[in-house]
Amino acid sequence: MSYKIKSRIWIESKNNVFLGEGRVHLLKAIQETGSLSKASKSLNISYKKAWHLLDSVNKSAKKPVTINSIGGKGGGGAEITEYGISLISAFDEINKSCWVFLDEQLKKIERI
Amino acid sequence: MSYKIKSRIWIESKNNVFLGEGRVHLLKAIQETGSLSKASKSLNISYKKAWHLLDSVNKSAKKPVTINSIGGKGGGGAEITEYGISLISAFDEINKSCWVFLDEQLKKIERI
DNA sequence: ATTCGTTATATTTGTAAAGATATAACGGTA
DNA sequence: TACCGTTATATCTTTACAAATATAACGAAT
Repeated sequence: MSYKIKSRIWIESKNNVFLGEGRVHLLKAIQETGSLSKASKSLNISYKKAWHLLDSVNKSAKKPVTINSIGGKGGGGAEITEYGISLISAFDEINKSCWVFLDEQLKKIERI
Repeated sequence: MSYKIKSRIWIESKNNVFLGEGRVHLLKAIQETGSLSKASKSLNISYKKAWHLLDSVNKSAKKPVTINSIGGKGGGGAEITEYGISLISAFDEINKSCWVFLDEQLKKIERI
């Protein structure tokens, strides 16, 4: 039976979590559904939790990651900015390359 | 204000956690104190939690990581094996190299 | 035989995170 | 104006996990 190495990475800004796997999942779901409430349903998390996650992302970000609108056609919605799209793909890249890196490093354990 | 990238790595065996930062901290404390109860006190965690952590390590490991003795001189104690010492240093190496790797990767976010 | 400080384990208690619920505000549309 | 589905927010409830507590078993030393 061989070992598996797992990881969890996140980015902090001023001691607050800015981006992590959960937040990136949420951003992707917003991108697909066009609204925070639909995104929360698709991820099976409460709206409240989703809202807090998104709020923390936008508060830590240097530029807006989503544009949220209240009222109007369809009641409103949330839209990912270009900046947000870039963040998602950069985070995914880092995460995937980290997995590759760690799989290689795991050999240090396996050869003991 | 710049970003910090953080990580948490762990090694699983058969869907159980084998080694992680908490478990490695515990092993180091056992190495220093010679007993599980003293180690748990030095880490400010309950004996119960420490015992479960150590138990999971030894159950997942291919060879014993500690030798635990009940009763006898001083009431007993726990001792790290040579194999355990090797695991600790290998894990630390992987963890540190992961930090270096991720700090470099963070530039992908910062230059957006 | 008694004492000692452990390991080992079960049971109870406390607490912080998650979830559920409720409601206000909003701004297009009809 | 009334309606709609959304964002935004507060408050209450639940629940999972951590912590505290209690106790048995152990074996060397005295």
